[in-house]
Amino acid sequence: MAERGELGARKAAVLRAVVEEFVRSGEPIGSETIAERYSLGVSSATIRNDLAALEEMGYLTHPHTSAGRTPTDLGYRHFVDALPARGKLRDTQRRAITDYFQQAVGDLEEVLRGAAQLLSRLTQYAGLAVPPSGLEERILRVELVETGTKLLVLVITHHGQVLTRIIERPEALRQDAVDAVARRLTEQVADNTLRQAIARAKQLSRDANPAEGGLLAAVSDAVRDMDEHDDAERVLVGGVANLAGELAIWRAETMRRLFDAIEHEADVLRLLRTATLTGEASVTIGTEHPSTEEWEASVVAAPYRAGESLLGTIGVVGPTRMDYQTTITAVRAVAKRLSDLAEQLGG
Amino acid sequence: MAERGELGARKAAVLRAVVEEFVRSGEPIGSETIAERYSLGVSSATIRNDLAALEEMGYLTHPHTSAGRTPTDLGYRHFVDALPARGKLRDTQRRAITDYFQQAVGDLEEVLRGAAQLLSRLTQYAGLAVPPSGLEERILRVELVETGTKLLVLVITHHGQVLTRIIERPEALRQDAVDAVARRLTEQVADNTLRQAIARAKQLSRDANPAEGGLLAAVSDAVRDMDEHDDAERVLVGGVANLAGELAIWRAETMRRLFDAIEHEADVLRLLRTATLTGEASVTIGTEHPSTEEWEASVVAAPYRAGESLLGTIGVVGPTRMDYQTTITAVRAVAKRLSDLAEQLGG
DNA sequence: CTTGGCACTCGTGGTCCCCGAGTGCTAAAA
DNA sequence: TTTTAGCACTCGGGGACCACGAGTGCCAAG
Repeated sequence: MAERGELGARKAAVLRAVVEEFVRSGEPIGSETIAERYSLGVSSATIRNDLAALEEMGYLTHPHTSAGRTPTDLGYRHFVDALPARGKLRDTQRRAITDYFQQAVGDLEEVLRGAAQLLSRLTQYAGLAVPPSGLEERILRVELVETGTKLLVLVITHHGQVLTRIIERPEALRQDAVDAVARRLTEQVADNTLRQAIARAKQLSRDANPAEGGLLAAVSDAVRDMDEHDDAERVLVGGVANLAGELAIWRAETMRRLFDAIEHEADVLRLLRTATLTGEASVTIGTEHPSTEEWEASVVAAPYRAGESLLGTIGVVGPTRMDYQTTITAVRAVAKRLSDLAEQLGG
Repeated sequence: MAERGELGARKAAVLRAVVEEFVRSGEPIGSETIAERYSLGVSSATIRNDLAALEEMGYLTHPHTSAGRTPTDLGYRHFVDALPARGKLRDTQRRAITDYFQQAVGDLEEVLRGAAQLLSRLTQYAGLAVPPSGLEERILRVELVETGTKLLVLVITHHGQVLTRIIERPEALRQDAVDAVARRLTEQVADNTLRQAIARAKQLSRDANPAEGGLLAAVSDAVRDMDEHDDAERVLVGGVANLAGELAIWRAETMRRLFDAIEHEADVLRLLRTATLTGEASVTIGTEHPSTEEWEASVVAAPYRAGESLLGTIGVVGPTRMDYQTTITAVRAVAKRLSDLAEQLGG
């Protein structure tokens, strides 16, 4: 029995043992150790056979002949897939989450930043958060604020995001004229998405008188700019210090790459997106994805949403040798609370 | 001659040589090397004497007997103080700065974040930026925006900062009533600092009718909250990846501490503050400050300002073994451009 | 004060070797 | 067919040893 795919109960138990022990100790695990600590009712010799079989199947490796086994990415994968669907948080963790969301204030971005830090504290890895793509957010209001020789364009969305751009102030217009434009604009684009608003503003600028038309065109440009430097293109990070500790063991170059990726965001984004797409919590392990391969890391991510619409993603980056059970549960829990909050705002 | 403080021309030249070579190579420098590469017109033996003297005076150390010299923090200090006041940027750097500020858009915080990244690119270390303390910023406008079951409080300052809080929406008030409150509030607190605004809002809430009074009290609380979680308590960071590369050589624990400090901000803030206080560019080297001592790093910082008032600080963290000349010049240049920008906004 | 000469120091890197963890295999037992 | 005990074998890690050479400190002469 147990040829492809299905492993048979004991082999599965052995694999789980290797992963658990290795995650705890960081050192290759030998047959002896498993026999002692896990009551599998068989001798170390039997376990040795299983280990050899598991290695054959690609779930484990050997650093060198006379060392114990370590899980491969495939091994982790099997382990993760076999994890019970709903883990339970430790009390302290549960309380930390509740506390945070009870006293969370500030706009969505601030809350997300805090959530990233919360996750890093809960898991001891680095926390990530992707703000909703302003693009698909519905606009609540547009404001034009004069300051010095410039004009501040504020676009406020239903979920409490505030997008800002600075444009030159057209001298031709007096204060009240600018206010009038802002009001008109709000009426026109309220409840549109950013994408729609751009077109709408363009349209308006053609119909208006020259002076106001110029302003409207400028605002429309500013809004398009918000699109391009979309906030969703930014990943909020918390707890990098935790990684630094973990990473100390890793290679310097690996670390550089990882930090680079986190900062330049594009790679990380692509990863977190998968969670947003599926709508479920997702785990990416080491070589499973070209960019995690580069830095030998795993990413656990889950989307948060308001009602039906997926808003963004939060998650955690850590070493492949990660406590997946706890991490997944924590990420799920935080995503849940975020969703609740977003729901309240979006109403 | 040259007993205390003043070193005499050649000793100073030797010290400079050691610092320069060590910064370049990272390896202890011997008398031979200096004699070869710097035309001091004396033999290596003479330089050996100078080195011994400089060590005696505390400017240099010895990793071990048969190794070359490395600068002490005091040595770096002397070197930095002796640096020409105005260095010149390389063309590529100058252009990078000009380019960045030409296409800089978004609110001040976004610009600062970009500036931190710019600095990290220019120097290859990590860039830091402290946003202006909202506390002393003058308020331009207050907005109340309804979203779902909550109310968004926006405070917009003259320099384009947007502070946000979320409060419960009092059911008693209809849309136009909320707008009215916002308008009244703006009239009352415009041009006040945040600090003054808190008191003012409290005052208003006592005089108003019950329903509006409740709202005003809530807003006042929200504003006080902005004070406490003051944005100035946040340090924006860019280019940590660069440090990771540099730091690879350092100890793991050092690194953890450094990242921790950067994230928890308080320490870094205290450092950057000194620059804000003096109004001039400042350099803090290794053990000169309790927190840099911990992580064996140096910080170069300079304030940016609008007219007379100091707004905030930008700077760079790097290893003590840092290219001070270039770094200082770059930080100064960026601070200058930031000041220009802030001036335009603040007008 | 500078210089060449020279003995001395000491960390680095290479080689050798032992130790032990952990394996894989084989042959007997279940 | 699967499990088990026994055992030879492998190989990395760590200690001991050593030779090399960079760089010093000092001295005596210029």
